[in-house]
Amino acid sequence: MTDSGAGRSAVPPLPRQRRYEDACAAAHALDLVGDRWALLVMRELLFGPRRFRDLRASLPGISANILTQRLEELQAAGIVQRRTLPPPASSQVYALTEWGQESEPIFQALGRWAARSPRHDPRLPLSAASFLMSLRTMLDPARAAGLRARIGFLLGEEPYLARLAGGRIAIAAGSAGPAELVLSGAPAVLAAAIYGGVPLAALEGEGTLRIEGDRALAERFVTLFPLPPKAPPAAIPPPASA
Amino acid sequence: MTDSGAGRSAVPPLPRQRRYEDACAAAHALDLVGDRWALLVMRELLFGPRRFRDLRASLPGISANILTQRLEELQAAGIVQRRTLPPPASSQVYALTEWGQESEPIFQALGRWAARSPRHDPRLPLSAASFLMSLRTMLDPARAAGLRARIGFLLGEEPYLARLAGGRIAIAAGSAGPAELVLSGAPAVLAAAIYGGVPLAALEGEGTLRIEGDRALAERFVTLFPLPPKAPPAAIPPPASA
DNA sequence: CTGTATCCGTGTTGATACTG
DNA sequence: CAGTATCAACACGGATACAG
Repeated sequence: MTDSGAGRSAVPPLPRQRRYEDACAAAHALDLVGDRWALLVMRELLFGPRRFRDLRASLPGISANILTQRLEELQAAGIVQRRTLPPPASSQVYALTEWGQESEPIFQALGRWAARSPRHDPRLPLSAASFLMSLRTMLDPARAAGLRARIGFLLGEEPYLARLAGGRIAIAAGSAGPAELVLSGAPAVLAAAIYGGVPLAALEGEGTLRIEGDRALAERFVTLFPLPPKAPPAAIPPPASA
Repeated sequence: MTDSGAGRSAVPPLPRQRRYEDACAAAHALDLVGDRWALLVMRELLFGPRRFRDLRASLPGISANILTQRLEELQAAGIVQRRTLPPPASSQVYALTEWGQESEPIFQALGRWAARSPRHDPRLPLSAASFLMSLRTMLDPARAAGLRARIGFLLGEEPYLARLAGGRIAIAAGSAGPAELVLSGAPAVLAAAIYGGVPLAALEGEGTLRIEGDRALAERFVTLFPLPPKAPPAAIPPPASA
């Protein structure tokens, strides 16, 4: 017989790992990547492989054991794979599988929606991957229409190259080829210019941002990513509890 | 600061509610709706307000206290609002706010991605909202091109109406106006026909599905929602652990 | 009848220290 | 530097008792 029903304290034969029992594909997605930190780990891998320590550094507050656990689970699910770099380095890196890479629209949907949150605080730390993903997400095709440009970013140590064309933006790691403009600084500083409306000159004056090349292009670039209006804070704040 | 030595068990000065400290909007989204069950509660509200007991019934495994907690948090965030129905019923219902309703692309992105999961089991229970959302998500515009039809669904007790036109599908609660076809049955049965490839005749024979109206339309309808190919199970299964 | 609050068992999360 | 082990705290889930 099935044990179900009576047994309540003696028999835990189904250690069902706290998953939803739901055929809905979205629910299944949460079974796969709904654990704390899982999606943020994936986010950090969207622009290329990363080492364990890079992931730790980009994810403020994650602890080593949790990161290990998430990476194992993501590997078991076929979302992440571990690779060993060639002998000179021979270090391990984690990379998204092809399917894992296809999770990008999830981040765009989440980001586009949460950008309207009244509680969103854009002044918190920001990783390079988050910043670059935000560009892909928030670019306004209308404002970028007719603009064709190559813009380099130096985020900490890592170079990236964005190509604007046809109202769209493509971003890849590395600095392949020449760029009309190169912006250097911490992701949070770039974000302050693009989303916070802080004048480029102010950031440059502080020495936190460096602009090389076409300054006019820089001024236009930071206007291409408009934020949506905030949603109303809370229609009816709950009485007086939590 | 250095926590060294001193017992901090007495002081909970940082009730940081286990949130990410990250300016990334996607991370903020997870702060808002990343708790267990939160997104599934929202999913159940996507097609209209629901009562507490409806939510409980549609969410297999959620307990009452957790549902209460999630509903409060979602209200506090401005995603859900509680309404009181007019006197005859005067019961409370929960509904998405306008901003909450805009979360729909999140479910589509999650669902579209997870549909490729090797582990996805489509034979689990399925709520009406999940089923209807899957239609919106998986409709193939090319296959639906040139098809103009009104199709009613009777899922349990609740009527819904889908309008196909221009390669798109619109679905709303209720049964406004006439339909060429009405399909009645449990969401899981409809899903078996559309995604499981089970012949309509077989389901009708079992008495689990009822087809009224244009049978040829029904046969075509179930072919409009192709599933994507599965992703490879796991490139390199981890050594020998779980 | 609808929804909320409390107790408690259990598993997961997260911080620290430790090993390869 | 990568990853594991140990342990404390908390979140979840179940049952039940309580409030509107």
